[in-house]
Amino acid sequence: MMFDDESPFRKKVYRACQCIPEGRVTTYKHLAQAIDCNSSQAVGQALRNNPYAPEVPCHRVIKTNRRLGGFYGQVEGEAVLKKKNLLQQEGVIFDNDDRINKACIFTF
DNA sequence: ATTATGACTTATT
DNA sequence: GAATAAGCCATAA
Repeated sequence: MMFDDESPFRKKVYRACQCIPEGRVTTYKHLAQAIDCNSSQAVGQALRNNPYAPEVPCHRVIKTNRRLGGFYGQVEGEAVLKKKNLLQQEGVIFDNDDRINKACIFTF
């Protein structure tokens, strides 16, 4: 995937995103740090309308508090359930408090 | 150039 | 725990 029409920032976000292995997740913050950006919010902004799903596995990016975060522009509802299902299919473990297990978190 | 808007995070109350 | 405010920074208008 070339991402040629995208801004340099978005290229970095998408490339970093593709480094997350199946069955693991990372956080908006870690991803931001990996691309030398100081705004996890800007990363969320770039993934908000990710044109390359699921080629770019943006469902593997979650919040720092180990909760899910958004999907397809939604912060709650069907889209978020789908995100959870995708992750569970890949083997990501959810704890009893509905947070993602620490062992599943991938760090760059 | 300026303003507004977030799939965020941290600190505070 | 919930709600608020402030900081962050790329985009779109």
